[in-house]
Amino acid sequence: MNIDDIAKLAGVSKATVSRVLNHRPFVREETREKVWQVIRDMGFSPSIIARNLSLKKSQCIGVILPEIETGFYSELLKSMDLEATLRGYFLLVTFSHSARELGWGEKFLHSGMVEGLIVMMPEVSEVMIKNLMKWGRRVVVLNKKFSKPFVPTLNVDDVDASYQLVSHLLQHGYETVGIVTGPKENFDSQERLVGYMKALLDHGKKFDPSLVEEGDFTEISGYEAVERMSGRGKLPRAIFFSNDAMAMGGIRWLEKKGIKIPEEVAVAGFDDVELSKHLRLTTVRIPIKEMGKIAVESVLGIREEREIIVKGELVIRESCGC
Amino acid sequence: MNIDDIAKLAGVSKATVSRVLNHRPFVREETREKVWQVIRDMGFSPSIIARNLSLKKSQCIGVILPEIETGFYSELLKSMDLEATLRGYFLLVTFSHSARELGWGEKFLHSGMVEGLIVMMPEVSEVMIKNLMKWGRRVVVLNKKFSKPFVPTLNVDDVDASYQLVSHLLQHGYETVGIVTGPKENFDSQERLVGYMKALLDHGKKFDPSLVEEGDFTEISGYEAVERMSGRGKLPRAIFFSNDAMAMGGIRWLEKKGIKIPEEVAVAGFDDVELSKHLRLTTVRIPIKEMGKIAVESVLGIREEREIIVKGELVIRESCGC
DNA sequence: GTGAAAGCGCTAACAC
DNA sequence: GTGTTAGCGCTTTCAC
Repeated sequence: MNIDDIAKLAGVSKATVSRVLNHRPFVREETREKVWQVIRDMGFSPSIIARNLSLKKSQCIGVILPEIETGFYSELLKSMDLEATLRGYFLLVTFSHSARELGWGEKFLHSGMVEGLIVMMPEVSEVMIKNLMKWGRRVVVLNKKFSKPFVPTLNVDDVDASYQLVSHLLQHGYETVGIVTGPKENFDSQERLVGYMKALLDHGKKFDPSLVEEGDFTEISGYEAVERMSGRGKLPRAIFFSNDAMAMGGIRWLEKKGIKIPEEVAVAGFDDVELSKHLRLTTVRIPIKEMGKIAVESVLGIREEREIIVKGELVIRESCGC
Repeated sequence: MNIDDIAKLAGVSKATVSRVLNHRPFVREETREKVWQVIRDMGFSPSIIARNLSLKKSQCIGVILPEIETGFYSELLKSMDLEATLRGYFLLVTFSHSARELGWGEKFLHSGMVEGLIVMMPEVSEVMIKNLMKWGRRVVVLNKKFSKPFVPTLNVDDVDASYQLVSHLLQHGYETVGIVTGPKENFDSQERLVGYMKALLDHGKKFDPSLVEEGDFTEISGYEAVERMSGRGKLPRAIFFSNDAMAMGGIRWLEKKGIKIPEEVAVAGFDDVELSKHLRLTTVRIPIKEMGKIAVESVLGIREEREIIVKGELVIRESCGC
């Protein structure tokens, strides 16, 4: 069953059926109604493939996902899906491994299967991106900073986000603010530490190494970090955990010791995961929904900026007592 | 640049170019070489869209992802990507929300954008699936059991997997084996508990409720569960945690108390996440790679079975002392 | 071996 | 308003 069959059954030409299908004007109301009737009766749905060939588009956006998954990228993918679907686009997804091994660039970009490509691979190199760009399609890179802006990128300002959060704590008047960092070698962790130090500096506090503990982003490590901090003397008046999971571990330890939050120790996290709302945890939210939307808009050429940086958003709840 | 241009440049007809592109026989070797030469020189890549229209296929498999993501589905998606790519297919991905709200069934299935659909939504209903099936494309449902097999499904045998694991511990001679379950209302958790009880029964042990603790699949909950277990008396000789995260929490607690693993308490988990290897944790692996492969084969009609059930795989490491 | 020509199912000028 | 027709870029049958 194709557009010709419908045309015959409705007693019109296929041009008219096409007009009706695409809600174009210049069709008499009664003709339109008759055509719809036949379309409904026949349960007809036009072939997207033929339509795409005719229009020379694919309605597909390619997405390359990183090999290792933290949940962050699933969320991002979800918000991209929402935006893409709203705009009538499909998401063609693959993982970086397949992308590299199996000539994704050639297969997808050059052959016209996708109109643009969103790349989410922290380990991507400038050369790889340039290789992908040579097919003449739009490419957008997420969560990766290059020294020169040769391709549109979209990043989160981690330094600013942790600066906002720690400043908030300091402005509230807390004398001592400790930090539980992620692994030393982790880039995000480093940026969050920088934001913390910058905030201290700007508020006339001096950096106290005894208020810094290293964790590994797991719940347990937050638990143990606070325990160590406490073992070294008095706990700081407020603790900034470099992610929510560690904050949760920290809260468990504090609660177990009967230490009141936020009356005795204020607590803040980073990420705003689902659970944080229930725990009333003050934290910073990465605007994932916004990022997905921006990525899609950017790959579709609706946005033109070279380097897009989104700010984290302070989420103030009871755990910081502010 | 299209197939006609290449044909002209190579001084042949487009039929010949098509034969060369598709590695068909009946082309003189020197003609073939000349055509390839032009294709390479021009950096030509045929339009997949046109090819698909001509062949009446789309080379796309649709995948519906669940709204909530546990990491399991990302892994599954990754293995499906691998298999699909190997078979020359693309994965068109969307999330259940978009799928429902925006008429995915009609848009994707009926319009011919995808040749089949893999559905991963734990909350999917029989009616929804039947609705999707009416477009005449193959549909495969993962991780969902229906009372009647009206659609091909692919599931993990959780009961069997935990049975295997607990049997292994019992066969090793451990007198008492405790369990830390997931949330009571969780279906997977229930199945794992059933496997545990079945193993006890088959090995002539009686079920001791004091050796059962409930967790919530988080690391901390495993930690606390063992603590509670210990508070109630002597710890069992071996503990089966219903997932690896809880096992890790349990291990942290035991190590902190200086209890030797596996000499004093043997430990086993479930899932075989990345970290488990490093911790030398005995566990059960869900064959995600195999599942992804099967799902793709099934949706492409390479497999015909109605109900596919895959078995978990015992991964024996040092933590169980066997 | 190779080429001409007829589709695949749709869109969009252009004519009426 | 509606129909005719020429593509979109490829595959494939059938002559030669």
